[in-house]
Amino acid sequence: MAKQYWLMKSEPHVFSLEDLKNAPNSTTHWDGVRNYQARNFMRDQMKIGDLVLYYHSNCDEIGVVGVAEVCKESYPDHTALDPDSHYFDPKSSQENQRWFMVDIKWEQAFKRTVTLQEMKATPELESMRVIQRGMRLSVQPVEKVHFDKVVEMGTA
DNA sequence: GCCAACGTTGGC
DNA sequence: GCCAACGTTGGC
Repeated sequence: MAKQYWLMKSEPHVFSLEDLKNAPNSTTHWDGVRNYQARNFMRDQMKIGDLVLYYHSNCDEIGVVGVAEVCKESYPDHTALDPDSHYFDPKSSQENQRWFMVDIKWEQAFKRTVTLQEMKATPELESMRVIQRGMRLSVQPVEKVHFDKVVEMGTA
């Protein structure tokens, strides 16, 4: 299958791109997703080698800050089974796993943040999901042309 | 901190 | 299966 492109949101005060870079092997498991659409993308479609726009939300400088790569395909999100976890879901169980995650690896940090504002103002990105009003999905597919454009803006 | 938009839950 | 109530997301 051809390489696919994604956008994943993270609150930088929880886990920033910098945190990803500094993690062991610059890799982390993307736990805590509790939305079915986002889960389905991770569980059913994400493949090793797919590239991810890393997006910072809920912060001073909102936007895409760099790129990560999918390095492990989906497997159960263990935090759903941990009663002490913020992400615990009593309806998930060992036998009937409800939530899944992938691993991603740091790939590059942009020279500068490609802000949401800027993306909204870029005609080529007009149909990008992330800039649509009320778009809350934290894992979403991105078209290659949009991916390339955002990378170009961030690295120019 | 506010609040609009959205997703989920649960009573009926 | 509808829909009101509630909780969450996330830009501002």
